[in-house]
Amino acid sequence: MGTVGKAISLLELFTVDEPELGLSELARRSGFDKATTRRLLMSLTGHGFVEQDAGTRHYRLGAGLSRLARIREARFPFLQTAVPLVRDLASSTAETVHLSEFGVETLVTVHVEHPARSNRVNVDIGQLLPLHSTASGIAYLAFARAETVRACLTGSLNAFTAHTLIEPAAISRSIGETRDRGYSICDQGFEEGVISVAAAIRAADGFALGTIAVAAPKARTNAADIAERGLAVMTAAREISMRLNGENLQTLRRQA
Amino acid sequence: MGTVGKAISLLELFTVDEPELGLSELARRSGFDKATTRRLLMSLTGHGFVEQDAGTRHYRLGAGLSRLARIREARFPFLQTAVPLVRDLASSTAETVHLSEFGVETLVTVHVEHPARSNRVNVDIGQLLPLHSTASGIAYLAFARAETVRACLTGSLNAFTAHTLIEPAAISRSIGETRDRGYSICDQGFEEGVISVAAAIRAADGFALGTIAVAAPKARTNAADIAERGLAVMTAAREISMRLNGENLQTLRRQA
DNA sequence: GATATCGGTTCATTATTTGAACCCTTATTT
DNA sequence: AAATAAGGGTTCAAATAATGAACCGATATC
Repeated sequence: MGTVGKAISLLELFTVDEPELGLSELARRSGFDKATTRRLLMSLTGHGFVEQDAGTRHYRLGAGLSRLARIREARFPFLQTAVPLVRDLASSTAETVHLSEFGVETLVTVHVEHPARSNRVNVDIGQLLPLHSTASGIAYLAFARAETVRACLTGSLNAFTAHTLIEPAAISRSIGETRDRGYSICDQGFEEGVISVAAAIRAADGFALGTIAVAAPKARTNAADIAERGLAVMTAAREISMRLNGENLQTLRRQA
Repeated sequence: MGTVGKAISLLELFTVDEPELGLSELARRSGFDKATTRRLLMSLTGHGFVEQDAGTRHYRLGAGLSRLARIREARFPFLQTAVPLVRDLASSTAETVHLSEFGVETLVTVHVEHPARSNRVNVDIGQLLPLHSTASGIAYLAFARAETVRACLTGSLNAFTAHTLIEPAAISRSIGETRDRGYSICDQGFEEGVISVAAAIRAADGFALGTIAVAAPKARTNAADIAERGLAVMTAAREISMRLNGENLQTLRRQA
């Protein structure tokens, strides 16, 4: 791995649950020498990608990242566009709604709304979603480039629960159903006791660029809930896609 | 400069005005060799910090940045907290309101609301604000650590207009007045014909971490407007500070 | 008071980065 | 239609930057 990759992989050690880490901890988790880790951190702090707490000396993600992310948002207003619809969906379903964008080979969670109830599905911002075993992943694959689907199906397919589909044929079938239905259903494929529905948010070329999903405890979810939420995520995804692409439904026809 | 710094400085070439750049352009502006530039870009794309347009082959900032910025926001909800108040202030003043956070040695603009009128002050997201010659900068310095103020006053002080204060004594006086008054006033110190007021947003330790400012064409701004906006930014800044620090006004006392 | 952990630093060794020259393709010019 | 220029991308010997074991001082633990 190049030096740049190492620096970035340091950044990726920070999570919502552990947003501040010490030098030794970072060195341990990254596997880099302490001196190396520190030098990388110094480079990153010098450009505002990392900040150091004056008191604890721990490191955290810095303002420079916010700055660049805002510049990106200004050109490609994914969050700005989608978050209001995520909120609406969260309040109408009273379940966890999460928004993902396709990043490097997988979906990354960029926004989450949790319902104000104790028994709920928790999803963290920044969480990575496997393509083959989540509602979001299947919804994404249903409108992804053929090569992306192939890469996913030929890769190693982890079984996260006893219900996870890991045979390429089964996943393929699920993708096909999703394409016909307009939304995906994932019944405990990623986490025991959780059932989710998701729909793809599509770019002007018709290919998926992200997803919106509703995740709920299976215990309180019946078939009618699923159908209702499925239509709701589909509608929301379509609305987001249209707003992103200048209200033009025509451009959402799949090409190639 | 280390390799990591070079990679980051490539990222910093992207702006709101030019969010997509080609390889040669990036090499030219960064001063790096084309091969070097490309290798850095490949490292960055590999981690989702940069994306390449399949058609034009141009590069743009990637989803990985959004992801990390959101993780940062989850721990330190600066934008989430401040943006609603920025909106309120924008609608009540009908002038440009911008929010900045202190990054590497200077303030970076992280959010802007523009009024729906043609003659207005334009501020871009990502824009860097010099400390000595903007309302935001002075407001920040009024509640910054002594070393930060010293570093600013002993550095090179650019005169952006004929009105820019560049004598350390004059700037010091302006900082003192701001501290007493609660908000700063900058009369064409950064741009001809623009007058701004700003107030510092403060961390739990009492030191400034960012600012909120109103910028307007001087032609339509009188003394009463300034006083009114001054109070408004001050109120907004105080409210943001309190929300960030758990509603606890006491913790905002300056210490050390 | 001995031991462990942490943040941080040093410097000879090692591995990565570098860039001039190159290829290929796509306009633009003559 | 040939020639020229500009863009994206690649190669490999030479130059430079990254590396990590050992070390320091401080703080916390036993």
